[in-house]
Amino acid sequence: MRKGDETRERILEIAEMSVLAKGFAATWIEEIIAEAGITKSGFFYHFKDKNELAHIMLKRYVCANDRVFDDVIERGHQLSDDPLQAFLISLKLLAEVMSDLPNGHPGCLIACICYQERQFDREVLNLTARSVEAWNARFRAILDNIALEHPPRDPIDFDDVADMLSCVVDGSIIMSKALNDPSRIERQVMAFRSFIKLLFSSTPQIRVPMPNSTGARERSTDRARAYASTVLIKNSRPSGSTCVRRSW
Amino acid sequence: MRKGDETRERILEIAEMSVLAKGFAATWIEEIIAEAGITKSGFFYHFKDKNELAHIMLKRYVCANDRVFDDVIERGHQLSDDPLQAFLISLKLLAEVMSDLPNGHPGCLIACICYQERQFDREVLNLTARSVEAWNARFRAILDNIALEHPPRDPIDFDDVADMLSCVVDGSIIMSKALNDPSRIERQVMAFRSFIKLLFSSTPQIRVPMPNSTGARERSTDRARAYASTVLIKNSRPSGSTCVRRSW
DNA sequence: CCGAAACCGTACCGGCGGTACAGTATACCG
DNA sequence: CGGTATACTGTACCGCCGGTACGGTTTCGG
Repeated sequence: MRKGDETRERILEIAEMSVLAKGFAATWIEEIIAEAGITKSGFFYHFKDKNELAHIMLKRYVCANDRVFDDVIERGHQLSDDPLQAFLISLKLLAEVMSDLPNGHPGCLIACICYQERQFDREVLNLTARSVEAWNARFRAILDNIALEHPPRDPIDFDDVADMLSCVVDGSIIMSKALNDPSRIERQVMAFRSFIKLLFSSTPQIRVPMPNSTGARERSTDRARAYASTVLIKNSRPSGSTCVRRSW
Repeated sequence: MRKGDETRERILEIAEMSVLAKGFAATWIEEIIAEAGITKSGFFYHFKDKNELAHIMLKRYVCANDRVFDDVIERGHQLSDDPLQAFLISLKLLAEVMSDLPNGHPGCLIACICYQERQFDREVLNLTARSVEAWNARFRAILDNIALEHPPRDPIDFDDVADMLSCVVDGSIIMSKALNDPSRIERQVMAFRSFIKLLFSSTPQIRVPMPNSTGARERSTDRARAYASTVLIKNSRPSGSTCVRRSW
């Protein structure tokens, strides 16, 4: 029963990469099985049809994402007792994780499915909706916690601020794909972090602006990245579940 | 030559809606021609193949988006001489336009293409990249203009702030599709507006927060919407070009 | 040694993309 | 009035891929 799971996992990984790069309809089963080194019969032994493949693929993706959030948020809380500081740390860690991928971020399966929604059944679409809601609620709870100690500087609805993180990440993944520049994701998460900082910081920190900095974008986070990666990996789950791979 | 253009436009509109709802590969030509009331020969008379359809569709989309931005930014400048206020007005108008669609926002073609990139040729992908870059540069220029009169309260790179608008819009479109809630787009653009306000406002406006507002989201913009729509439409192009339909 | 799990091989159908090409209706233009 | 370009229609066909069916084979644990 172990060898079957391994093949299954290999199929899912190949299929997900293909779906994120070409779309669901354009992902041919024949291509998947060629890359996985199995036959068509082998494929249909594991998945009764393409729709079941999509369903299991999505579940796997959501699971992986949840674990990444668990890790990042947990590490934030370990490194600071202040809820604001903890969240800011978590966001930095998230930014690192998101851009710590060799060939750029492959894409968000939820977004991918949303742009091909008429190809999927209700079950799949409901799972995407419930996943997004769960993540939003999670961020919302964090913001509520922060507000108990740090009054916000703008009467904005926290639901919208919570939603914004998902939006920024999904949007930046698209931009990173469109411009072939993986660093956009990290930069956007950090921009959202600035928003959180501005929203909750009590001391107005008016620093020296950079009015005409048109020039090249510079990587300012190399040291921080090395640090954060160490911190994050240190406490991540031992191994076993291949579920923790990336987020979004 | 006029009747041909009309048919062509009808095909493009149907195809775009289908692509945004099902993806490119799953958009069958037979379905398009059935809905357009023509034959397969008629389709291939206008477009030599599916790839050419994609290319022209994308050009049309980018053109429509540019016009929406032109309108919104122009109206902002007409309504205030202060660059910050003008941009805040433009953002509010943009929020209105984005959510002023009967069946929710159909989706962003750029994002849709990015999630099916391996289906398209270099020409199409280059056009998406150049479009995104142009929009980012446009927002960046606006921010530079604002900073001349309003020093920012955080040393964040303006390129990232400019990128953020595109990211928030694209991300919120996905969320609106995933949750079947068109209002998310408007709310997210307004959240970005709050960020801009916080970033550039000189007088720290610490208002009464709403610490535990867990309850239902309320529509606070009905009056403003009616106003903004009027303002926007008033100065929009007379007609002719069916290009101005929606943004993103 | 038996039986379940995990495949392989082959054959086949149907749907869709795309090509080819001949024919037709309409409008404008000289 | 005739001709020519535009804007299609109609039919026929190929090839590829998704999906089904079903029988055979290997591997491995008990």
